[in-house]
Amino acid sequence: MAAKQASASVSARARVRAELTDEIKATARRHLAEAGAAGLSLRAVAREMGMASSALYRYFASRDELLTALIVDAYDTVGAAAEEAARGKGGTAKRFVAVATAIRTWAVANPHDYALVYGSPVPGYQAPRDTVPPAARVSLAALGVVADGVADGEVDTTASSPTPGAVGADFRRLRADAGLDLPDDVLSRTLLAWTTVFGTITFELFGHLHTVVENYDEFFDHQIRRAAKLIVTGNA
Amino acid sequence: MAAKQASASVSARARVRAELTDEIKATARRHLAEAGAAGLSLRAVAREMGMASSALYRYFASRDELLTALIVDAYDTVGAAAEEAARGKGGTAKRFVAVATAIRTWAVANPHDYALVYGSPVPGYQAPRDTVPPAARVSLAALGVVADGVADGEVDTTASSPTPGAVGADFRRLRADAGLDLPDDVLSRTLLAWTTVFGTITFELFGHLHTVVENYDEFFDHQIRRAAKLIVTGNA
DNA sequence: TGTACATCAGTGAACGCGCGTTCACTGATGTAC
DNA sequence: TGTACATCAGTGAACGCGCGTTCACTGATGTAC
Repeated sequence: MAAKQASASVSARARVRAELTDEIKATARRHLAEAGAAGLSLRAVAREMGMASSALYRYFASRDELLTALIVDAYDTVGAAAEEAARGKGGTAKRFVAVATAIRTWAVANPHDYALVYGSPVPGYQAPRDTVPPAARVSLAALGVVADGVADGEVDTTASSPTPGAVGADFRRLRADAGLDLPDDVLSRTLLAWTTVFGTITFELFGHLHTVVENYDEFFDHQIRRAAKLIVTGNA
Repeated sequence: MAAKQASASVSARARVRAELTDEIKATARRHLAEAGAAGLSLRAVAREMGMASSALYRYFASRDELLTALIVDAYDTVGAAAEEAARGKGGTAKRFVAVATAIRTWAVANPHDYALVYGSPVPGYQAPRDTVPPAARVSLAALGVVADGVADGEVDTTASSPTPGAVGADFRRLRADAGLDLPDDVLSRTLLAWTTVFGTITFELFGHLHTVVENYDEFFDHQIRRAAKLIVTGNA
């Protein structure tokens, strides 16, 4: 019983700690929206939470560590959304479009998280290794969809243009790292589509389509459908 | 003679003023690299130039005005590079690749200028109207190349997929604004390629290809050639 | 050409503000016997 | 079960620093007659 009580109180304290940690991150995320990553201020977060700024150091060893936590959370959130979309039914193109749409939906709903991870690097901040696996999730979800299409024989694997040697070497390493069997030409097409996904979202969120596009949903959908078709058939 | 002397001295003073203005901008650009746009500090710039911080107010009315000048310069520099590349000889694909390569060359040489204009928006900064025309130059250079290819009959104008109504409306407005006759399908393909250009450069400069690509020059060239082919023929 | 005046560039002090991080501390909560 | 002790969360003052912007001022340069 003593042990049970003890562990119950430990987890009570741990639960409060976890809750406060989440609240700090939530508050910090809100501040990100107003001041950007460079302007994220521990003191401002503490002020809003009604506690001394020094108290935050019980939760995060430094400003950069808080920033890292926000980055990891952002990658994990969009990664989970992409993975779930990838699990959907349908052919390669449909599933790729679903992944891309899930990314954009997240980005539009959380533009500051998107800017945090896919925008300009934060000056003076060096991302630690912990951010690498969460960052990879979203890409692996998309590559997995295409790899399924290749395994099914749905994706055209005939090469329309030869892959230069240096690029081929990079692609070989990527195949090995991801553990996926994607021919050079398919990989090249996938990366073409992939950079279109992020290029289009970035253009939309960072204001480069202000004078051009009005209906962003339809525009994105149209463009990404073509990109997906390009992956599968080699033409858009 | 009096008039001549007067105007000579006016321009002497004006010349010094222009030189100092340039030096302030150059110093600020260097600071951008270390602190980012959000961290750009008038006091730091003044300190490095060995003058009182208040003196900068003779040249720029505020920090934001200095930032605007840097943004306009960045857009004008990359815009001029793109325009020059567009003037080169060759077919549509070759000229499009030249434009894209000119943009990347500028971006790699000036990553902080690239981040300033194509990265995350600066929090609290609202770009004034003056930035719009310089910003448009680079896109118009690329669209011009494609429009030439359409006029020549080199670019395939058959539509492979119907353009949804809302997207068609956006495209009509874009055609009118740019004064270029580009069919919907060609415009869609061009924007696909265009977002790939910036998506690929952004991925490279912001570190999203760290674990993937080693030879960035060849990778970019290969991908952009395919994107250019896509514009011209409809398949990559 | 010489002189009185106006314009302009640059100074330095000041206002009011914000920041990250450290440290000795208090008081509450949890642990071990 | 009760008590002595250890751990932990949170405080508030302090260090040393930086920022944008304003303002009254000095002295040099340019203008007009």
